Amino acid sequence: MNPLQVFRDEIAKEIRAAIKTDTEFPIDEPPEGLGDFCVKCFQFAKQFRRSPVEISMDLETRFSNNPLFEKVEAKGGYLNFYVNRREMARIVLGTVLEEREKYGNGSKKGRIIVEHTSANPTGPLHVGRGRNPIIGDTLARVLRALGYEVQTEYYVDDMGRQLAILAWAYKNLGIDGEEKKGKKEDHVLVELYRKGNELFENEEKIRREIEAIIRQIEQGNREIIAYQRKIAEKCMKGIVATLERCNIHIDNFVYESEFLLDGSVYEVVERLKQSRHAGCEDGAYYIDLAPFGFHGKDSKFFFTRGDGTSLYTTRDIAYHLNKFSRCDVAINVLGEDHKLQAKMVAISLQELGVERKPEILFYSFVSLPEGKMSTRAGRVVYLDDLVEEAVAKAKEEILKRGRESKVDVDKVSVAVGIGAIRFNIVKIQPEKQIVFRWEEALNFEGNSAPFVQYAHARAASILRNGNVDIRKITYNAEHLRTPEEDALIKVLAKFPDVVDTAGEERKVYLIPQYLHKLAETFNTFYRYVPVLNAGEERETRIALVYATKCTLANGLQMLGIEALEEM
RNA sequence: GGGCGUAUGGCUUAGUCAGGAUAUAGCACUGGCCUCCUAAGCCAGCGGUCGAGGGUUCAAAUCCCUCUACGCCCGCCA
Repeated sequence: MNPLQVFRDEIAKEIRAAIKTDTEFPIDEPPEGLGDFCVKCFQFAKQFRRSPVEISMDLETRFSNNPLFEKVEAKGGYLNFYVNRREMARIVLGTVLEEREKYGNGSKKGRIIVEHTSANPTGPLHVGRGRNPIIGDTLARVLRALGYEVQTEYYVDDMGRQLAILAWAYKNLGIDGEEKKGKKEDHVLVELYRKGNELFENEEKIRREIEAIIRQIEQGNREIIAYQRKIAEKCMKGIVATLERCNIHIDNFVYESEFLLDGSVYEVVERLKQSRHAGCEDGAYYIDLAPFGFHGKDSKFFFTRGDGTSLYTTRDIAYHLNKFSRCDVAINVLGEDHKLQAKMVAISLQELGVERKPEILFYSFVSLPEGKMSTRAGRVVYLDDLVEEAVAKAKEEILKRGRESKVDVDKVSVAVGIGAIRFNIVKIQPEKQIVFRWEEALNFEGNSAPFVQYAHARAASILRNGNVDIRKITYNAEHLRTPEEDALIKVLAKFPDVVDTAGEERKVYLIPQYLHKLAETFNTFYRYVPVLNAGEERETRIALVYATKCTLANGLQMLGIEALEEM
């Protein structure tokens, strides 16, 4: 249940009755100190040809004896609602204590596939595209919390030139036994990939050799495709290990070659040829994009080569048709470099008479102060290295505080390190560009995961010290007397709204933002309001602490960050 | 040349789609708080012509137009 909805429903009901309308109007939150909800009467002024001030004063009288509100006040055309604190507290504590780890969850229906990461299997994941798995996984978690059946999916490109180069290098260059020692598969392979690339660029003979392999792949040579896939899977082992370490689980891996091998790409090709916007140039087929508003260089989308073989985007279309058969909503998390390609997929689907479109969440790259990351140039920060650094830094912080005798150092440092990375990445809107700086990535204060985890640990600590049996928590709203308690109740009440918006509008950054606010509010409460040493308020304050702990834990769960009992 | 995106205090950032009351936080900086449930914390202070210029409106960070800077893309690559 959503506690705020109780109040909003009441406001909406009364106002609709008063102004005799069925139309929806927004119920907002006023600036600090002006109440809990507000309705802007300007919007009604035109319709009734009366001043907003008059309207608001009229409406004010309608709420004069409403038990849900302490005070309803017309002010300069706004109608401000001050909720009844006791009522709010009763509803919030009642709801959270009943729903516990389900507080904030929903009961939405539908199958959603979130495709994310889908990085080329030619080396380790790096921070440049590191937002992809984190945003994707977080969105999947939020949507699951809302009740959807969610599958996460990684589309593995096992047909590209990059992998062909790697596979060639693997077969022909071999691996130095010494170098391999103790290294993850993806890190071993990326060295081969780099060497292969160098040869591909500089040695004519080798380039021709690899290009011949690529042609064979495109023509559907099963033996070679199987080999490519084997190499891709080798690399995927390393990538998956990195993801799992970050609490990111992928449900399905779909290999691009499958759509060539099962013939579905060629069905797509045949159907696209029938489009009235299809054309042919030297045997290569394309869709003319001019009717769709494209000008200049990119006004043709080629979906076959001159020799009739398919292209990456064509196979992506086949993949989407397949995906649509398995879900109601398909969400793809993609780098901003895929915008044009995604548009071409969308147009092609339309040309195929498919009504559906994938929903796309684009993110901008994480770059380094010295520029864009590049695997080939070796100018990268690998996600594995970032994780290692973060965990090491977390450990350092634990030792600095002398907590090593009280906590499981390894467990806590992993939870804090991984959490810090995830939180820092997901808290920023995906379309904003990020410049990677170690000191920011490893910041454990303020708006960060450790801040939230710390608040959770403090709440846990109170319950532990008080020997609280969480199955028998009771409360009495009359015992809430401090402004710190009121503030906490109010923030707790907002959680279901936040989760709903984060999921439905695909704005995952709302969750960390909210958790920071909740943790901060709790910390202030913690500082000024004694719990275990309180008198008759003790039970109710314990309930409030527990409700906060549940909410923090629920939010952290959605971020894939561990809620620690101690740190 | 064309397309898409971004621009808010020294740095990072919310609010922009659905215009409205004092523009949200964090970092940094200054000052204060551990005889009391974990100081990865709390309190106070400092700091903003919301990229520039026009327009619409009773009201613009938010809508419209023009421009600038930065990022990404524009291959019968992936």
